[in-house]
Amino acid sequence: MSVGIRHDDLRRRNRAMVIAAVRRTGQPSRTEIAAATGLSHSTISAISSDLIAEGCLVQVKGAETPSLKRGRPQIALTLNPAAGTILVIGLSLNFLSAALVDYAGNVVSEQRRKPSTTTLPKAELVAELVASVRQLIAAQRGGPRPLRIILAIQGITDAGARTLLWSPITPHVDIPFADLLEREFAIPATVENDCNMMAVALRWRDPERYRDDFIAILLSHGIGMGLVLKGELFTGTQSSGGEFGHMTHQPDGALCRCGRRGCVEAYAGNYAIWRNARRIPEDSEPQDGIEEPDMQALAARARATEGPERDAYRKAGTAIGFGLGSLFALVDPAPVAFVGGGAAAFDILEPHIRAAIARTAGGRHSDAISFDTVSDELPLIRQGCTMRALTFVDQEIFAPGAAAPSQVGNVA
Amino acid sequence: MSVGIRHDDLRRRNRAMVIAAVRRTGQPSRTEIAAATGLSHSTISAISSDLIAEGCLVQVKGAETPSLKRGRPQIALTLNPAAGTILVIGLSLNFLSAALVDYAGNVVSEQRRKPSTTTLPKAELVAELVASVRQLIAAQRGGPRPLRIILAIQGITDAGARTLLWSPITPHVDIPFADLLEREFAIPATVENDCNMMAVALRWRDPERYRDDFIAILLSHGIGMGLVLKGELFTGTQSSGGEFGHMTHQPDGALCRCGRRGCVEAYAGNYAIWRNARRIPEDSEPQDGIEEPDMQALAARARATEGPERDAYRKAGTAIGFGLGSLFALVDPAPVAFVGGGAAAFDILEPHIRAAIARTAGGRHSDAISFDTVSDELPLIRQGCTMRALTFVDQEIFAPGAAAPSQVGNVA
DNA sequence: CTCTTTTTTTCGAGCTTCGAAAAAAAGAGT
DNA sequence: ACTCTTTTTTTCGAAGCTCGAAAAAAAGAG
Repeated sequence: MSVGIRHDDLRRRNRAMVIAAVRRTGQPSRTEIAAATGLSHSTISAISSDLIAEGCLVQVKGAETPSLKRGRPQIALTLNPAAGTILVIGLSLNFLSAALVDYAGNVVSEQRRKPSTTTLPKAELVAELVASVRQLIAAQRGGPRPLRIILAIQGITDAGARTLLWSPITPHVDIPFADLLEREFAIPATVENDCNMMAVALRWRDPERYRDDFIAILLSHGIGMGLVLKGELFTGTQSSGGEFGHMTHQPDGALCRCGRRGCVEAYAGNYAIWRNARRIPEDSEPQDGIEEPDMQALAARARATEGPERDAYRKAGTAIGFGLGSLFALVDPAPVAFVGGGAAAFDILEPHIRAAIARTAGGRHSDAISFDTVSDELPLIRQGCTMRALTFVDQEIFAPGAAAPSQVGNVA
Repeated sequence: MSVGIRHDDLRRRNRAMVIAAVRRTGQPSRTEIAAATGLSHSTISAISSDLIAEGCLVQVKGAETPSLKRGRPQIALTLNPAAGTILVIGLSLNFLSAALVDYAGNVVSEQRRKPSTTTLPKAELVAELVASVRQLIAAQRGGPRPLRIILAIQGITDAGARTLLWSPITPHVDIPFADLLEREFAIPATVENDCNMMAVALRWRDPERYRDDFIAILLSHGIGMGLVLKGELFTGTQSSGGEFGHMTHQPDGALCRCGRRGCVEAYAGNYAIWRNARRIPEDSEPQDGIEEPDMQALAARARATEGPERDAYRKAGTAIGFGLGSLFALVDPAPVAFVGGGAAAFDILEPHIRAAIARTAGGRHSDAISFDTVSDELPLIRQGCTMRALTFVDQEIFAPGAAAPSQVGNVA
């Protein structure tokens, strides 16, 4: 059961609230923080002076604006970049990127590698990650130890964000990345689903549009989803969940990369569009290594003329639309951001998506559903990871309490 | 944004925690409450003596057990039945039940009516409810004013639980029941989806089995669902949500009562099973007024011999299974309770449900999914409503704070 | 009748937040 | 150059809450 609130939790939560307000706003004054949190000026003054003393926040000196208003000028507070660093790793098909990021979210240094994720043995895949991290740590020459490692992977992780349960980029299953990295570096680590991180990033990028309820859908070789409901990232009960691409569109239909039949992805993933456009039978094995230019050529032909390419995009849009319809039956319609290479062909997909949604129960308010596209997913994933890991640091290092399972001591 | 915690919130939340512990446990001692909440004995002592003084709790005098243990005997605390009453209303097809329930959850008096919900004009439907409530209030002859009205209806309500947006039991839409009842009686009211209340009740009835993640599915004329995820009742962002019955099973498939095609309900609702068993075309209008004995006869024939009845149940089970598979792709597998008349035929459905799930992505752990059946939904709905309304009273009357939008003053 | 055990209450200490007042730091006006 | 006004920030005392330790209460055991 949910447990009673003790007195010391109170300060902890309010400290976290203040840090969150600074992270969201950028350079707020104490007065602005008080307004945002609803706490009194005295409380904010006390908490922020503590946080400054601990090195979490710093006062911005150079008031670049000549303060048009009368009265004592506001002192802007901001996150102290030197308060700590984190390691952000992205692992996708045959591509590994790792970055050292400071407490304010700026990239300090970066690493890229191209391991063959599909063929490497499990141990060597892990070794690639470890080597990448080791180089980043070595490069900063005796700087402070990073406070956290975050790894985003295409695939399903467990609910605790510790293990990669299944991924299309490697044949191996149940890789306990978090434990492995923690054992190697003694730094708290988590493994996150890439699409969930896309959703987190959208919220930071455009909080007006993506606030409480929205959907991020990755259109790529496969189909992924990140879902935010009621202001919270939605995850499964045992896994990262939200496997939109593997909802069933056609019972016993086209063969999916997951081995089942009729999944949305088996119609809307790049390999599925390719398969349909080439008139390859729907039950034939999904093909790897379809490059982005191939897909662009396909889209161009679909735009130009009637034919199998256009049919393929129609089937893809229909599958996405029916999938969204079923999703909307459960959670109600919400704004959707289509991310990734497939978003470049969104103009072809959209009418079919909308037509399909209109034929489902979710279509009650189908005209009100807004779509948006973001072409490149990698920066989005990187940003989402960064913000998520920094939020962990905010809570566990600078507002520690019973709920913080951190192995790292307080910085103060 | 989420707002900072003020000092007075602290007592409010801990009071709510104590009341919740008593409501869950029944007759706990102060020591047991301290253990359950994690708060100190001193705090529990202070809070519970306040709550006793306010009339919320009472000490149980007659220690029926002769206390086998040594030491000062524990004093059991329990909810004071006289602390207040609530009104619980259930409205289903051509049937209206209303009950006056005391603060401990005991039914004080009851009312049943049989209005023709499908044909009554909107105003007269509301008038039936009002008359029912009026009689219950009159019957208690000057007793205290009920503290809350809760209404459970088959259909979709808004997220604020104030308006019935759509229901299969009446042609009218957007009936603001909560506002209408509040205007009439000046008692806070809410409108809830019946299946959500079933889920709430299951949690109270069997907290071992139905704790953090589970699904309640109503198999009746239509198909409904109540979903609990991570210990919270899951609702849509704009409506009561969880419209499992209207996820798409077969694009452009059988005609559903909602007017769309291919919904799970269009295969698994009583009318759909009937339609298929009678070999009536799938695109023909859903039929009303199929009685429970008719369905039992159908099930009996399906059990006895191969034929259209057995096919109909196979189609129903398959639709439910694929629906669950898509649901599990989003939220991960969880225990399922099948409720209502259709649960009596669960023995026929189960193999087809399991076979379909195994063909979906949700089937990863399909063997671990436990099913259970509850035949009668009405007591479940009643109990769920009761507990939900009483929980509101706990929070708003006896632990009031900024978050409580109650119009009723403190009882103390 | 006294001793032991367990539960409950009491009491002072230590936090935290809040409101009011004071202090600080600027621009506006003469 | 000086004072007045405005706004932000800090300081300080009051009030409230939870906690731990100790005391009080209420039973059974011997």
